[in-house]
Amino acid sequence: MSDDGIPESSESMGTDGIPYRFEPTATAAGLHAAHGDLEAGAETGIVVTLAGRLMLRRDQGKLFFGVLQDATGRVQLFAPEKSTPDFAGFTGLHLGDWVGVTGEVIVTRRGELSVRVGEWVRLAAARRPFPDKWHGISDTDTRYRQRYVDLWVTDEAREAFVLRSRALSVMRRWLEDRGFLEVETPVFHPIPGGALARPFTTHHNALDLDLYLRIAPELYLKRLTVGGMERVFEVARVFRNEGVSTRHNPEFTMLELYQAYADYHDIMALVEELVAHLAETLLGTTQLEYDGRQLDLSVPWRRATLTELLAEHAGLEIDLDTPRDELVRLCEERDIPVKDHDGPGKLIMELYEKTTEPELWGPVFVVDYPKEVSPLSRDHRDRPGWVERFEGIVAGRELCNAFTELVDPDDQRERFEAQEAGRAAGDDEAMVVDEDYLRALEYGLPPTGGLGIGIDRLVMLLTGTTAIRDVILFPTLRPEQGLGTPADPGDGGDGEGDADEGAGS
RNA sequence: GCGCCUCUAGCUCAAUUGGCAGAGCAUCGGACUCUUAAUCCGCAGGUUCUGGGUUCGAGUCCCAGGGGGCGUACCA
Repeated sequence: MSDDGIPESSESMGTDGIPYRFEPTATAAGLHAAHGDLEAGAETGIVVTLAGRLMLRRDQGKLFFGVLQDATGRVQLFAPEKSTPDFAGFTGLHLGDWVGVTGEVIVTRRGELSVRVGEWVRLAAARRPFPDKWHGISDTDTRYRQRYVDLWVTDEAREAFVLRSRALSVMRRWLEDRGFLEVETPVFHPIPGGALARPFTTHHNALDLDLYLRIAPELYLKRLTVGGMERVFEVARVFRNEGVSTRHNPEFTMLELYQAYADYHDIMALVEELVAHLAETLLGTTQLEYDGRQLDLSVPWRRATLTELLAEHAGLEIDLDTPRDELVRLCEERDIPVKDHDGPGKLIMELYEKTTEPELWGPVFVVDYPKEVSPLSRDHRDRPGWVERFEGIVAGRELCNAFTELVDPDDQRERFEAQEAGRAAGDDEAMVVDEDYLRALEYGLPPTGGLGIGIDRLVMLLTGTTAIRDVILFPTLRPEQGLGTPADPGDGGDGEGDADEGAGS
């Protein structure tokens, strides 16, 4: 390997003409940053090595212009016949081919920053033609299925995923700076818990055990708080067996965190500071425009109780002591179906979700929820029948759900049993009793504040996208027709054949 | 799940009331020493999503199925 990155030894060149490694010394964005102010016709004497895909080609006969795109952006390649090795081979490159180039940084007579091709090597052939160089891919389905193409031809897509990565990085740093420890808890749950949702099921052959993919990491994280990890968080992929939409993917990412000795007021402060910090760091401002509307994320966010908002937006002056008949009447007036076992708390929630939640834009913390619909939250210190729970509504969407955690094992058992009763009555999203979690609580959970933030929705906010599939690299889709499907992976024997060669090294 | 819309060349899109399936880009061949989605000439490229039906004749109309989008429901 020579200094300029072009392999010169046959040892490192494959028989197919493709080298085994390559070493770029510069990037497209780096060149523009370093040399963007040069005048037309400039020659720098600086030799750099770039790698990327050839995304545009302009063949002038004895002079060839190409546009090389790498992970950072695009830069022009300038290739005169008389100075370019194997000029015919170079001009024969296809759109989409990967190529490594070494040459001097220059500016053309027309003022375009370029690399004059000195040495070059093809790093991969694009056997399939790339999409229209101007229109790209318009079919969203193709974009999601062939993200490896989409990332090259749709700038906004690539930018959104770069921002997503940076957002997670900034978030982790911010939490670690505050003493939070990142942990990993099981994805396989023998008992689904921590949220109200339908789980996916799977099966472990050797243990002959039915398992659920987690719908939330909550109960495991609180076990860790019992275990003395005072501040923990997990960036958790969770799975819910529900429909897909512009706001829902069956697997999505939640940030959950638990802070010992904190209550939900502390968590509210944490959320608004974290989100404002992310916007400030990644976008340089807390004043966003989303879906054509303004959004001010600056601290502090408004705090209003659910009952206050019901009065404000729907004119409904109701509370848990409002006669049930009255609540039922209000629901029926609004075409909300009422079940026999629905208590006043459930009915108030239904009225809120129907009349008030769609009106909210935020950011606003909706504070204090009925105990009846909150099986893991601690009783409100002042309001009987209510719990210390809040949701953050931002850009009209639920961004987070948080509460002062329920710490009393006896109370928790009663809540679980109430959920079981609901399950018996036909609610297949209701929780089941988790005896081990109760045992953990019996060892003592200190006062704790907990939080779950939908990361995908947060990233949508930061990237200004309105479809969750635009922030998930490979969203859940039906398998493509006509590509062939693998043999049924289930029931594949007992695995003792040891035929797998994956996860090597 | 339900409702509405949609599917034509590798990509982006045309095709009159039902009347010979087309263009640009990409590919292939040719011209061109400062292009910027380069330009120009030429070749090739099709199960019009699938299967039925109506018709002398279907990309177009009807029925069923499939893929996708949007809305709605469940939900974060």
